[in-house]
Amino acid sequence: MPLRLSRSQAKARTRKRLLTAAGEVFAEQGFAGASVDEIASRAGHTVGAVYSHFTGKDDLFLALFDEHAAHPLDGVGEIPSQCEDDETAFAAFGDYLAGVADRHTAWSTLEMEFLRYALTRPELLDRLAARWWAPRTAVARLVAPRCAAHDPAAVATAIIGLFEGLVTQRRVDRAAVPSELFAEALRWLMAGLARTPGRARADTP
Amino acid sequence: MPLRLSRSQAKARTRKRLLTAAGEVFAEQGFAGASVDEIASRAGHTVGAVYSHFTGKDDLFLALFDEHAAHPLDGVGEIPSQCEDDETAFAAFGDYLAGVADRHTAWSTLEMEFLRYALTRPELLDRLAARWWAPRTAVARLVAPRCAAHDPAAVATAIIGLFEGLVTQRRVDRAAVPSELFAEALRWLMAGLARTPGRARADTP
DNA sequence: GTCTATAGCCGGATAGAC
DNA sequence: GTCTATCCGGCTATAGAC
Repeated sequence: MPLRLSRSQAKARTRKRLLTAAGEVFAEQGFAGASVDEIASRAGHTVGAVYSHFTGKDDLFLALFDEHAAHPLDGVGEIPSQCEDDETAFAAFGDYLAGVADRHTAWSTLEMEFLRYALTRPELLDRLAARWWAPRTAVARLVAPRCAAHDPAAVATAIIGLFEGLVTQRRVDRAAVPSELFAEALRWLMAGLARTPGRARADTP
Repeated sequence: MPLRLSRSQAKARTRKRLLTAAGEVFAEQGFAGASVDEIASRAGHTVGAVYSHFTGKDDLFLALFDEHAAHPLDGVGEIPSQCEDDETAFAAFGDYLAGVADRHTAWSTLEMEFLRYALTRPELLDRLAARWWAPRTAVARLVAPRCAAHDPAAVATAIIGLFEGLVTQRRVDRAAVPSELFAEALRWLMAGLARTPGRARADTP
């Protein structure tokens, strides 16, 4: 491979740097609070570079929206392959949540900003909803064997909600949400599934 | 009581209207996106009124922070008094969460904005953390009898996290989070408490 | 494709009339 | 105490050099 980058490689690299910087600044300052100039300079460029890659601030934000990294819980399906036993698998899952929690902070902040932006643009809400299906599906697949009569998708939604809700509280008060609580709360939820009657189904005799 | 308002009453009324309008606009647009002019006109006034009551935009935001309405879950302690049985009490709690969920949207959005604002001002984070203790305590008191060996405060944290996380997901995708899920997930969590060993305590033989 | 310089606008804050 | 008019700084976006 060449030591010097080709034109298209250099261009792609600049674009990537701009998007990365944009993700940081939008997460820290919000869409309205972020300035194109700060994004550019944090990427090691000037505004001109931004406007050569994107038509404006909105376009940059939308591009970031589209290319935003996947949810940390998307890859959760690979956990149980490492251990056969269900109990240890869920313990591993709980530890995984606790480990991801703090790193997850930036992701969730930016996603909150996407949410605000999308709230006044219904067609974007749909795209956000579509993106949020991936982690739900991954978690649902993981927990399906232990969902008893319950809908795995509903259980996954609850787990993700619990996770995100704990992450938010932890940002405000680390002491109130010790990292062990992620695994502990998950255990409570999973243990309760077996003890609880499933939904009544119309097609069940 | 007089038909005409006294000077101080009129002043207080103006202040209240400004704060209410500020709450709406800050929630919709974020701190940076909100304009003082829009806040004033939505309150039926002009910028002059704002600067006679507050020293600036920041001061207005901080005043709103201090006087922000209590968390909907603060008053949750009054629920069980209406029914003796534990099961029906928690069913009532679940229904309460579902009922509050959609109305809660504006509250949680504004609180998210407080969070962002506070993230770069550590002393504010403490005040936010202090405010979030009230609902935790109220919920902890309610669920304490059913927490088995677990810390009621931790259980309350999990319940509130679950609630907030579901509310957020519901804003993006109502179909993914049907209102029954609030009560259902709560039931899973509570049922799991009894089935799960409590924390090892150093002072327990 | 990227930089520099600048146009043009918007919004926070102030001054003075009432 | 509130309104109107205005100043001023910062920001988006564009034009033109390289």
